[in-house]
Amino acid sequence: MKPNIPHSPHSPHSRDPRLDPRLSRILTFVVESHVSRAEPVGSQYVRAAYHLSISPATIRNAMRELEDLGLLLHPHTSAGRVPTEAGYRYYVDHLMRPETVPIGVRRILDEAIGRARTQSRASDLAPILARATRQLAVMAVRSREEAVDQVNLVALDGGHVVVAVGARDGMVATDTWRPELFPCAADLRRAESWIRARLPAAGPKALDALVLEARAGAPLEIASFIEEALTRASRLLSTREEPAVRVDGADNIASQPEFQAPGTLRPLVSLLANQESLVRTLDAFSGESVPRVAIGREIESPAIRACSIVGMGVAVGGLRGAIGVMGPVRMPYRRVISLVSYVGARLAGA
Amino acid sequence: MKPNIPHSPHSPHSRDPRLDPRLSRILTFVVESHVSRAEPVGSQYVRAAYHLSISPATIRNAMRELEDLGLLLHPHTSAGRVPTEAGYRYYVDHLMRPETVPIGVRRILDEAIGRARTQSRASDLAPILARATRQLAVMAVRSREEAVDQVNLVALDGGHVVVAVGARDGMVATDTWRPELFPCAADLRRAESWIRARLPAAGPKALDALVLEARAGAPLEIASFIEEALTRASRLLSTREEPAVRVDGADNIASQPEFQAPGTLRPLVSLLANQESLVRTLDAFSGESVPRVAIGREIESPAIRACSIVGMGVAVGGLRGAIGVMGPVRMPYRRVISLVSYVGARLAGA
DNA sequence: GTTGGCACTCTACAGCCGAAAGTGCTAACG
DNA sequence: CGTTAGCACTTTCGGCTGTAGAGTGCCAAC
Repeated sequence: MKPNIPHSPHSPHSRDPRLDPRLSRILTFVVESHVSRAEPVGSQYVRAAYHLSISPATIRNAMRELEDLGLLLHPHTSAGRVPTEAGYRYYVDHLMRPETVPIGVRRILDEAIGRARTQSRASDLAPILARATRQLAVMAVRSREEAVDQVNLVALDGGHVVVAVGARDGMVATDTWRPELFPCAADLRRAESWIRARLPAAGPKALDALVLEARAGAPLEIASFIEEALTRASRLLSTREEPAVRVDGADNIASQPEFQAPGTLRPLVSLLANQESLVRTLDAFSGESVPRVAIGREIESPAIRACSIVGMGVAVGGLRGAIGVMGPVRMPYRRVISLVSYVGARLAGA
Repeated sequence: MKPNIPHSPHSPHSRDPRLDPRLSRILTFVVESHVSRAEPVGSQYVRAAYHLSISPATIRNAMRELEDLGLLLHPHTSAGRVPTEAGYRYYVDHLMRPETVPIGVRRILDEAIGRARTQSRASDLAPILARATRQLAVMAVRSREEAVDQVNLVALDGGHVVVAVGARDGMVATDTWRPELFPCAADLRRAESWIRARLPAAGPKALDALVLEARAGAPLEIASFIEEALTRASRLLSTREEPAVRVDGADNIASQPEFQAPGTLRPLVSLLANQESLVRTLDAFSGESVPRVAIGREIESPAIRACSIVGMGVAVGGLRGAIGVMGPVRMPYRRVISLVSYVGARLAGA
């Protein structure tokens, strides 16, 4: 009976036929009412809340059409309507008008962004963003995976050696260790030269290849030393390096009604404790230069299909990463998107 | 009616009058039954589970005495008994006999500890400990605040400078930056010598004092460079540096029955998201050389009074910190304590 | 100190009822 | 064809009741 339109939840800007203005208005009202009230919205309520001159019955007819299109849902016979994920998707793509960030909030954000910039402590933005959006905010930054520009080996007092890796964009990372056989100054220089001679060809991951080459072809007395140095250099640059991640605002969403039912908080707890998977989820957004919205099941991680994420990539100093705001699917997308967009633009821009 | 003994929950080894053997046995049984079953334990159950030859009525009499002493509690008339926090305290202090870590587990732990040692990645122990105890495990390490042994300044290609700080115990930390005015090789050596000449007197915090001295008394052309180097060196060693913290096993305790009631998980979520407070809580244990148990309200943090923590201080390589295992008050203290003790001893010992 | 017996108390669960909410449908209207 | 009014219908939710089950408290006796 219900002519379900083919909905493709994974393509954000699917080319569904546009709704006519009448249905658009009703869908907008239902979505926004439900976002703020957290309850199914009925025809009477919509009429009263938006001072409509049409009768509840008319609204019901429109709602029914939207339900047939898969954009609204009926929890049960005598409840109001609730947007489906497709409904939110349509709202985000076609109905929602961007919101401008209020000047007061903007000032707070600007100040925090300035501080993050100068101190290279981008992760401090998570709490700010969490407070502004009243959702869960995540900020993950990792070293840029750039072409290697230079490698230095330096001896310190006390038998330690520093390996410093410079990337083409100016970022420098160092690691220190104490080799079993401390190389003499000449050997140290030989090792450095050996590496440098082969470096121009070396892309970021090619350091690993160099390790093998060293094992095979480097002068015997310094081979294992070179190997150790390269392994550490590679680890410094590799993506596998744990990114600095900061999460804040978990209370904000834990107190939402969707997380009151027993058991619904569990996935969130797992996510928070296992920050690796959180970072992996957020990584999917790091390529975006403008906020992308993942609604419910559009999120890869199956653990949190009751949530939505608004995220985008950022770059601060020598670091790259992503910011994301997470909350229940019933999320104030207008506000969140505008805030993420604002912060993201400021972090990416000059 | 009930002659409540004065209970002092904050003094772990309070000198309560010892229980006679009969009551001791019953209390032990009740505690251990309740830990494993997560339900109030009745007289019948105790009798059957431990093959006692005494009758349920006798057990009830003993239970009643324990209740009068404040060690057991009645949820309601027709439920079994549950240990109070004082009851767990007495159990931990006087009744519980230490458990030896099974050889299989010990092997796994030894291997993980070895890896953590050599790679200075102590935080990787948290997942292991979480799996072994089936609770939430936290590991927080921060740089040791040690006497400074040496400071090196090294130029890299590309205008960068490395400052390496060595502590007396062998730990080395480095930082890199790109000074506005890149010093020539001679100036770099002069700066290094200037610092070294004043170092023997420098305690850990005295580096900050040296900064002031540099501003006032160092040769003009290298003063600001020295200042920057010392500031960074000081930051490397300072306790204010954010400790590396790793949490794992949140699922273990989130799935416990005490966290099924709606709302009970909320404090845990806040705690996990706000890791600073977790670290602060754990810090209280970093002075202990042997596991200390904090039961329920004995924990400072009011957010988690439904939990217990077993924690102790550790030292790995150049780092110091604490390990802690957290779970509901109804926790298998025997097993947890033995595991924390084992790992802690291995990390502290040679 | 221990035991058996028995009345007592309290919880948990299932079933039932009425109120409230909001729809679907139908027939009528401009 | 979109809109409207009216009304029957469905379903949830809270409160109430009754019953089964668990485990105790107490008493008298050993």
